[in-house]
Amino acid sequence: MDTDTGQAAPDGGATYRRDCPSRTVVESLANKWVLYVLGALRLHDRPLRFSELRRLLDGITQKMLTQTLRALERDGLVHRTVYPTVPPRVEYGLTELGVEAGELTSAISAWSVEHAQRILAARRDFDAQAALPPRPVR
Amino acid sequence: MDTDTGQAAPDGGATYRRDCPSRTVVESLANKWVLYVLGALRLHDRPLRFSELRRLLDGITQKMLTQTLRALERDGLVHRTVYPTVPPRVEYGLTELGVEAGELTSAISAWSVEHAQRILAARRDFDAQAALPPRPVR
DNA sequence: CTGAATCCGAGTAGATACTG
DNA sequence: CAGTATCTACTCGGATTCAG
Repeated sequence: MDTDTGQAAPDGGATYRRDCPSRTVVESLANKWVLYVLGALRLHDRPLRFSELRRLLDGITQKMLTQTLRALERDGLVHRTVYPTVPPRVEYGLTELGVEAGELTSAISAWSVEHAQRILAARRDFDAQAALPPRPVR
Repeated sequence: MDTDTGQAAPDGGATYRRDCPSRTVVESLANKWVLYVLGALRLHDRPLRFSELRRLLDGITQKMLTQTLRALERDGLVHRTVYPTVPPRVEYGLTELGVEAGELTSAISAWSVEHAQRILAARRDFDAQAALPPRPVR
């Protein structure tokens, strides 16, 4: 991945250089909870409360949700709004950038759903092949 | 993420259920090395040798490359061709499914490159804000 | 050249308890 | 409600070594 960021690859862009800044962006996106959070926010198309997200994202711990939301906020993909009521009410919404990112990650999710059965089948085949022949005699 | 896989969410698809099979697919894609490998194969648009990939993916260890390729092969996204020459020659190419997945992951990469500077700036701002006010008096 | 196998440290995720 | 703070368990990833 070469960029226009002053770290362009010397080979014309064919390699993925370790020190390319965009790598840090890719790698912050390459995270399941990030995908799910962006997906949930985009799907509902409105800011969601912390507890709503936690309920929506089956299996996430509050720690991971906090951590994921902080990272997204830091990257400018999510904005955090605190309503100083009691009890506290905090909403998370997508920024402009976050909407864009959410479209990409949603595409991944949608594709995964669409092809899940085929991929699951491929895994079964692969595992069956690997399990059977310690060396198929002749 | 609800699916047509027999694990549809009971709430009409608004939640991301823990036991949805598509989750395992999303989560195999949500991996930086997977993104890079798919990206490299798609970018070059031809099967690549193990050593080519290793050179292209700056910073990847042989272990992670092997592991990533195995996982992709298992999922049916990459096919592995061994030429029984000496020394061995092994090529990895995208399957039909892999090409599709590669288009999605490439979109992520391209977007990341495109917006890297903006996101990096957002991070600097966020970190500066976090560092400064232990509590802004008044 | 293309791996497999090991060892090991660092970082990550989960569970739990506590706070404004 | 929306977190923070620990503590632990564990997995991941890197380095190294060996083999077909």
